[in-house]
Amino acid sequence: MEFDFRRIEEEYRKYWIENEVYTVTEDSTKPKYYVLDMFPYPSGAGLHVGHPLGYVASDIFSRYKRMKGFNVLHPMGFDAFGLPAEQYAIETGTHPQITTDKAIATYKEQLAKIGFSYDWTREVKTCDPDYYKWTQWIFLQLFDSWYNKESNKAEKIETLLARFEKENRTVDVDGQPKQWNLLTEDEKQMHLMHYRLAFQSYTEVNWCDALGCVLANDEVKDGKSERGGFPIERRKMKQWSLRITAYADRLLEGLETLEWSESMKEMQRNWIGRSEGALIDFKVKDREDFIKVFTTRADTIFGATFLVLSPEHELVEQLVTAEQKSTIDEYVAYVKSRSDVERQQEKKVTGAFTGAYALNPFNGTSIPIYIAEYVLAGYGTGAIMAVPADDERDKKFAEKFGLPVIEVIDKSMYPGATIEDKLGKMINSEFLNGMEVKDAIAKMLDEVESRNIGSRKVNYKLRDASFSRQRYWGEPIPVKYKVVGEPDSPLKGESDDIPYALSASELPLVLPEVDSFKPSGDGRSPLANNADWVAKNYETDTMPGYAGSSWYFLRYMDPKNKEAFAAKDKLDYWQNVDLYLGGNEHAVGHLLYARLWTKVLFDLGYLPFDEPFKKLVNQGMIQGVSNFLYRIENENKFVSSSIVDGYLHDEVKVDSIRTNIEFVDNKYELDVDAFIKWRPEYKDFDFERSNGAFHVMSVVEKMSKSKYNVVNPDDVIATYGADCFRMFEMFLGPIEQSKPWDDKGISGVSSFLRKFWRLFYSETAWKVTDETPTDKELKVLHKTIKKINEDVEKMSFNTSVSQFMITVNELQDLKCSKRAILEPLVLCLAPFAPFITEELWKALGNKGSVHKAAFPALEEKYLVESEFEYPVSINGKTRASIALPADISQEDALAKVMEIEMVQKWMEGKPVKKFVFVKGRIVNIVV
RNA sequence: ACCCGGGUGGUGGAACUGGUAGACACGCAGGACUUAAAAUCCUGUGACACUUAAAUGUCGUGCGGGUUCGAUUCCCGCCCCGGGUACCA
Repeated sequence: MEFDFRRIEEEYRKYWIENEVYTVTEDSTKPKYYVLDMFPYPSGAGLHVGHPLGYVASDIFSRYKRMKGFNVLHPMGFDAFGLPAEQYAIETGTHPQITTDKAIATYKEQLAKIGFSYDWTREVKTCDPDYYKWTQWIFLQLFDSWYNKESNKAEKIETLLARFEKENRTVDVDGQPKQWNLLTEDEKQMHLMHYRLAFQSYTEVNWCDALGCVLANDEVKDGKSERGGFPIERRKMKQWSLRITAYADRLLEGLETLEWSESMKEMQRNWIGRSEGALIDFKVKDREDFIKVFTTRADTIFGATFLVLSPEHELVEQLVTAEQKSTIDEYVAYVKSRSDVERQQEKKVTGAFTGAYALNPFNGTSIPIYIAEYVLAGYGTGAIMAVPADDERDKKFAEKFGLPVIEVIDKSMYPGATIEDKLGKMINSEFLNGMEVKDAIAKMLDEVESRNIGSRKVNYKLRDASFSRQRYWGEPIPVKYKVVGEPDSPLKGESDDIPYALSASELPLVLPEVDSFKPSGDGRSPLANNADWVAKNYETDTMPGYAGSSWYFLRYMDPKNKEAFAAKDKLDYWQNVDLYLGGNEHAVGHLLYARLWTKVLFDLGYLPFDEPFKKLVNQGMIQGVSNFLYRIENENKFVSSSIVDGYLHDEVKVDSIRTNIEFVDNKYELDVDAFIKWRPEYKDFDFERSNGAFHVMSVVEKMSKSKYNVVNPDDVIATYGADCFRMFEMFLGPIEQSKPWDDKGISGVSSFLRKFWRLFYSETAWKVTDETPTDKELKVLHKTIKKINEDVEKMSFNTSVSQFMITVNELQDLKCSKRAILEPLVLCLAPFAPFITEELWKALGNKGSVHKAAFPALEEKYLVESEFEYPVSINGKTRASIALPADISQEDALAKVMEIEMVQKWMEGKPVKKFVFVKGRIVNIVV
């Protein structure tokens, strides 16, 4: 009987749905396991073979865990708000909802074909009002909370209000001190904004004129928008932000508890960028001003020979002396003329002297004050004390401007230590002399504080996260403005309204219809085009893309709940995600925000855990293989790649023209007619072939529609079947590695599946027998069970597939078609190839789905070897081998080994100097 | 520049805690079956040397050193590739 995967796949897809095989409910008798894929943004292009790589891996793992007795939550949904659908809407007028629904339908159809075990009854879509009602609700919690540094957690804003009232605290209102109880309601609200976790403020944002939108820092690359590469300018706008900086330390500490790759943790650590140091005040000579600098190396202060301020520093204008004024103005103008890209690319040493001097707070030395663009306004205090002896950039600056260098650290006892290493003994540093750097730093921090010239300070690179988008296709921010119209409100700008949260009962605040999806143009979102919306004084900004994805893993636990984002008992049962699979491009965006939201909800008592994803695995990318034709430049001629070398000389220039990979077979031969049909402009070209064939050359690059190198899983499945597709994706290599899609190897997996099938069926009939298996056959089976167990646990799926191939080859050699061997094998293979195993499981006479059966138990007794074939080495080189009993003693082994003819030959009559015997491994004789 | 990965046959890749390097698969070559093709099956396949053959030897996991009876694995120095971050005081 033929292995008819088309019939089988169709039958069991239906069977699984009708019998709700993958529907999961809370079951307190079983341990839970939560396996999650990063949900996709459903793009109009559909899935290519790279997308399901992680999904296949997590599906195998989920199925395996289920068979091991776990109650597995394995859901899927869609990150459905976002820019591409909106861009498309702007261009075509099609409502993003329509585009999105269509794309989701395509995705679901494609996913179904691959045979995933998702519980689709738990599907979530972030653009669904029943879902984003709770995204909005969580926003209200953020708005209604502050971070209490004493308890080190978020608390309800009422606790802060109660404090202010009780203490009648004096607060700053427009630069004037004022007692809390004398403040107006509006002033109180304005002040609370400085504490709320979701807050509004005037911030410099990355304004992108082309997108009509503000972008988050991580959406900006090299001064251009990540999407589209449009220019970005800095602009002050009233924006919603999340106070993620309050959580910097906890986000950092939490990493220690997680099973994430070191590189992933490192990226988050770098992003948070914690550095411990001190703020130190330098008095300006002959003036009352102080310059505050941030330094991590207070110990080197005696080597500080100048200060450097950022050109934007507020004191620059006041400090500059009359004779230096023109120099400074010129330099500031120069810096302004340089784009961010230029500043990053060419790191020229530039700067200018202000003419002013500052006094070293420890010894009163007078040191010059410079400005330079290498000091950033946005980090620390925008001012540094420069120690050219112990900092590379300061050193270069000192060299260029002829400034003195005072050595303060003797590194002579640390050969090889670089200038960056915090190693050495202090010199020329008064009371620090002779101390180790580490001790000197600690001592100095104490001194700075006790002498009252500064304070300890922890600095972070992490900035608060912008939460406003001037976009249509996102969650409306559930806030209403009360028009107060006070002329001197602390929030100055085009509007002086005060935002008030909607009550939870008013949610969801449903995204209204608009006439145009274009931004209003004045910096507000398309919602400003809806008169009704504006009349109700609703916020016109919407939430950013990461809002819905920051908590979706919680909604899967209880997706239809109308009373809460998820019921407490369900949260208690499922807890956090045990295994999270996704691409590493979300290292600092999504993963950091999801951790933040989890911690806030935990602090407020809504969650029983404060880290969302215990274990994280990043699947690699599957790249595409693009194909190109060689074209002789300025001639209407293409040359087959196999003979192009003949043209590669100086007089002839060869160009490459991209072709769609559809027209190329797996021997890199181009279907010229199909190519010409696709690109008629080349129909009159000459195609120079070799031996009648026209070959193309190939390049590995990102798989993308625009590169015409996309392989659609639907096509692969139509040709080879879903089981084959799944196993081939795994067979390609380790899950975390990036690799090009190359379907040359797929025939190996395909023939494996047919070989497996033929253990059960001859050409005409069922051939499985009830004979008792031999020890040899049982050993093959249990060896397989053991290997699959080990491999799946460490997610080494490529080696699992190899093992299945080995097993089938061995059983074929043994001509084994015994039920006692094949039935457990079907179970082992079920997580990998869910269709064929379901069919064979039924054919073996079993009721119910194979995917609800238990994974076969390993019986070690079948694996015990009575003998081992030892390799015998002389002086470390393998020269012979000998079979010895497993329990042989070293002495007996030596005696046996010495009998071997080859051993005698290689020893050349020399005496045994040492005999190494590693049980079950190797024998080595040293002569 | 720094941080994290990685470098193994013609190709994708395998190798437990230091213990027979190259599993498994592709490709290639030869053979069987077939009118033929597909499918299937069998044999060989790291390089070099030697040999009629069986066999055998030398080299070989990016490069150079080291530790060890023994190194793809551990240590030191260097080269290259991929990813991330970047004038962060």
